[in-house]
Amino acid sequence: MLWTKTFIPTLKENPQEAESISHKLLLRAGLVRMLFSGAYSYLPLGLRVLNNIQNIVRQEMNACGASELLLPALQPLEIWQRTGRDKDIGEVMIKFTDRRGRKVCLGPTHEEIITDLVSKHLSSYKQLPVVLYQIQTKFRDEIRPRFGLIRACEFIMKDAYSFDRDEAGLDKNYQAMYAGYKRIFERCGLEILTTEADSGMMGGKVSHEFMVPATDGEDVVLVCSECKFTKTYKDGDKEDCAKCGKKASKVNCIEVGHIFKLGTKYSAALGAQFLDAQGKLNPVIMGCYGIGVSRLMSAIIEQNNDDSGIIWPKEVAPYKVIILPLDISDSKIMESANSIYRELVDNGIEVLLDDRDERAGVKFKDAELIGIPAFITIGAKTLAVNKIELKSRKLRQNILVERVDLLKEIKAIIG
RNA sequence: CGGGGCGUAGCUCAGUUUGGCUAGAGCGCAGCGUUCGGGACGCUGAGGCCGUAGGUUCAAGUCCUACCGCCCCGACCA
Repeated sequence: MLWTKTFIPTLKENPQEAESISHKLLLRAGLVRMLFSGAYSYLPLGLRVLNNIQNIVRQEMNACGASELLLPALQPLEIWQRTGRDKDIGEVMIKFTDRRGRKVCLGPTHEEIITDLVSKHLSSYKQLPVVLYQIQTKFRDEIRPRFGLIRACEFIMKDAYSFDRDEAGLDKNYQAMYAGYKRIFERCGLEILTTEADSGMMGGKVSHEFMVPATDGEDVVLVCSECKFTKTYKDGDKEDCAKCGKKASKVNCIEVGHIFKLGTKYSAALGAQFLDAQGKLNPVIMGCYGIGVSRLMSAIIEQNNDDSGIIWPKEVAPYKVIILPLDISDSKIMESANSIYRELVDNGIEVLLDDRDERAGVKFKDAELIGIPAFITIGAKTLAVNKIELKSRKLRQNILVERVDLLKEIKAIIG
């Protein structure tokens, strides 16, 4: 992609509307723009990151044996009344009346919808287990949207649901998801803490949260100094370890994932039952597994930045390489830039060519701000010695390489 | 919803305390020239319903009232 052909509105200064690090960098690097508090447009660069995150999520969900589907965001309120959750969720649910007078809401989550769907096609234990997931926009009229994408009223979530014939099956799926989640966050370049957590309005008895330690995180996790046991911190809880009683320390975190053993809360309420081998009718046993996909983008930025901007982990980077021709009026420089560009494209490497008529400093600053993992700088200096200058955004190290070795050296940086 | 902060050019801000004549700067943008490996320099220029609506006053960006919007703290959550 050529810089002049896409839309990357970078900002030199921190916008007044942002306070947290990820919010500032999201705006400065031209990844998103706010429409109103809690609703954001994803610009080309931001969407590329989002797509990369979604691809990782898809690969790992598929590896867990889950199948992707897509449920409606538009939902009849009636289905929520059947589980009583219209009351639990209350004002957070965005509700309105359609032209037929039907009460409708925009889905804040999808347990009711998926359970209703599955209940209509479930009759035998032979159909179980089954795990379904989707990546979809959720709508929540949050009391206070915050920190840009971290708490938005419209956000993208991956939600998965497991259906089992017994507790043992649920345990197995739960463990598989737990492991899958760890791989997802690792591939996203994140250090995470996992904690035992309250199930809240989701119901069920067991739940775990996946927390990204970050100074701007709105949650607090207690980490035991001795046994490393972790627990979501709630006001009033003692500040020592629930397991060994030793002193625990507080760590600010962003919650990026939460998995629940739901049991039969939804299947019982919505009649999702099956006949077991003895011919007995049982409610299906469920689990649900969420990841805040758009929130993940913020969390990744929170953990991967420096004074100059974002440092994208390689798998989520919007482009893997940026080529910086320092003088676009110099035909030799542009020839070199274009030939490298073509070679990278031909090798399937996502590359951005900064073909703007800007001074070197501007290009360096923007390249660092938007956080592309590998820079190739092309100027008269390097051309004269017949070498290519390659820089790692993360290590902030320049190396001069032979043109024939370029591809190999780039792969060493971007994996 | 309660508490705090903010709202002036595309962006970041000064000016509001103590009302006064034609509303400013830097960056960005357009043109010309000089530059050209770390956000260059000079000159010229375009760009404002000072968040909105009322009010006070001879006079309001500045004072008063209401409303709107954004940010931060609290209840909520991926």
